[in-house]
Amino acid sequence: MNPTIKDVANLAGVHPSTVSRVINNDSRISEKTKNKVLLIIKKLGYTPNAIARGLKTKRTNTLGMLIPDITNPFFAEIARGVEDAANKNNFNVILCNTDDKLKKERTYLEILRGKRVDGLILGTAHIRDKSILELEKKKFPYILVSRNIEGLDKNCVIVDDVAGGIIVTEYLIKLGHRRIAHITGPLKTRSALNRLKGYKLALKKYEIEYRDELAGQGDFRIKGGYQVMKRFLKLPEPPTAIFAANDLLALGAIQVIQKKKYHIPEDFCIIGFDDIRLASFVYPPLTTIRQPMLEMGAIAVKMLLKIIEEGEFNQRKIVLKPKLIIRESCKKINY
Amino acid sequence: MNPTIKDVANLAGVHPSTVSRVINNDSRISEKTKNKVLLIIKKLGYTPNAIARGLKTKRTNTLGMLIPDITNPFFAEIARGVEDAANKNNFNVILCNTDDKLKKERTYLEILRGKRVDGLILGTAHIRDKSILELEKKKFPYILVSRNIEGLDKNCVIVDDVAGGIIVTEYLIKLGHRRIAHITGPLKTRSALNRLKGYKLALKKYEIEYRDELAGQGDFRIKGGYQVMKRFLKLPEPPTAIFAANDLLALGAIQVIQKKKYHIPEDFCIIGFDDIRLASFVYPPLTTIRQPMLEMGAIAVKMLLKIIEEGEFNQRKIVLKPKLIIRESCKKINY
DNA sequence: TTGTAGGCGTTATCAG
DNA sequence: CTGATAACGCCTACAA
Repeated sequence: MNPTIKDVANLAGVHPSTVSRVINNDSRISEKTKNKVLLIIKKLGYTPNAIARGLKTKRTNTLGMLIPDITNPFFAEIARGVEDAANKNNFNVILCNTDDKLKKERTYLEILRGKRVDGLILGTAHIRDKSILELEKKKFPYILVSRNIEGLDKNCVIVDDVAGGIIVTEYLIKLGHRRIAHITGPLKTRSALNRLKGYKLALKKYEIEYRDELAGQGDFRIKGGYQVMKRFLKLPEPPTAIFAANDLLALGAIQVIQKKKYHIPEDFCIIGFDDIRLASFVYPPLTTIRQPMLEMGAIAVKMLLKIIEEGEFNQRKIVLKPKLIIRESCKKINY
Repeated sequence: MNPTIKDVANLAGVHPSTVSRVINNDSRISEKTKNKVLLIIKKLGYTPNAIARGLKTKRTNTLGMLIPDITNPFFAEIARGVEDAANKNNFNVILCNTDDKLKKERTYLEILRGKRVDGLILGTAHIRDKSILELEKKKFPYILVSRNIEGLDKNCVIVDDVAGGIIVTEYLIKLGHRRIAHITGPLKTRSALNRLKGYKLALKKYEIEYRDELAGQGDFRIKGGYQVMKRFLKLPEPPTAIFAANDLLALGAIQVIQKKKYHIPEDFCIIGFDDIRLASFVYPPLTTIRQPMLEMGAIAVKMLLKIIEEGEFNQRKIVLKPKLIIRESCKKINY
């Protein structure tokens, strides 16, 4: 059995409330009793019961974090950024993998609400209007990472996906490509939609016709990239370059290409998005758009704590700049 | 303010304890009042306060998980296995990155104890004798994953690292290699020590002398592999094959090798350990030892729950078989 | 089948 | 500077 504040009080010959005060560093308390109590605490190996404390104070110092899948290096980096920042501020984080399934998201939200987490980091896809609106109505602290919602210009930290899409596409165009394909993410996510939007805008700018058969919907995972690329290869006129909406999709595409004995960048050029750590280790090293994942996680927590601790419920929408990292998966094309 | 059990009781015209009973599915309760209460609960959007409940029941239905770094794909997979299994059993998990730092480990342990988690998944390095002994003494439920402790043959799930080391080394020997180097993990970890042990055993079996200059200590991360490999390359007689104690180390080694314009597997053969998902996407696709990470996480949780829910404090030591996955980073050597 | 009462371990408020 | 007391929201004998 764990010792309680009472045990400490008894042994120290003081009242429990006094012990509570030394634990919480109350100023008005004599050095003498303080030391006495501290000694007993150490001797007993006493640790305050955070559950009891939480019941009283209505704070748990824990955050909930919903992401699709911790196994996705993009979210693992974000999670690390989140956890580090939380830890530095005396918070813990509960990890929840939603697989972007609406039902799992809802269940987790319900459980976390029951556990009275102080705030939520949301990196999952479906969470939209309804759930967010509810959080808003209840004034429940939350921040979206790498996700934003149509018509909600606050409480989120993202990179400029449209700009990212433009940068990539424009880069490929300038290398001489005209048949540029795009493997999108799930089109229920805003980031996928925005990268697609950037892609289309760039095409338009250079007066290249957008073609439906050159845009295939993936799932932000290796498998999706594999499947979509397979379809591209079967086209009467396959693309010469592929813009994958994230690095994992790019890896899937690369896998098919190499399986069919084609070469990158000679036969196909390919660009990813995210710059996961392993992007530089695949073959060929992947040209991609860098997102500062660790930083995004840290910023999100900082904003969340502002809400929690200072009640500033409306945080700005933070939009970070994407950056093209040129490696070896693209080359100039010759006609 | 969240509604409480009292609010529900008042509106339903019953006593709080009755509400508590319907929440907890107490058998002896009339369908009628049950439905009445359920209706109000729904109407109010009432969620039981897990904190208050935990204070009373001394159960939190949350686990603590200590790992070095969620950004390491090996641990991300384990974490996913853990979280999935936990979730299926109505548990949540608090994520803690220790960076294998003793101090961080201690602090987390202390915090988690304060938060009264029901059990601990330990995948971090330092945790040894003292901390474990304390957990043992307090009968605090824990399971070690991918870590085991000298002289503690229980409560852990690992792969047979010695066997893994032997398999790798023997494979290289049979390909004709004689100068086989080993990039170890941090030698404070048992898994690193055991893989090294396997390496030495295999050398001995084939009467190849073990040479100190062909074994360098890494850190289980890319950087370590990079640094150690750099040293290997400067040797008067460099190795022809490298056994890296994990895939990340292998990636670091590959990076140096390619930077110096050498080729794999022509100039150097290389083998990793873990089979992280991206091992098949690096160039060349990495031959490695597969560890069933997801499964290990799931097994660990299963064992932990046995301890928590059935009090069977001493779980067996589970040793999984390692498996060599042959890809393209090795070839026969010709003299 | 339902109500009553007490307590889980803290902290906050009021006295002293 | 310290003690007493009540309350946080729920569960669980025990009583009815």
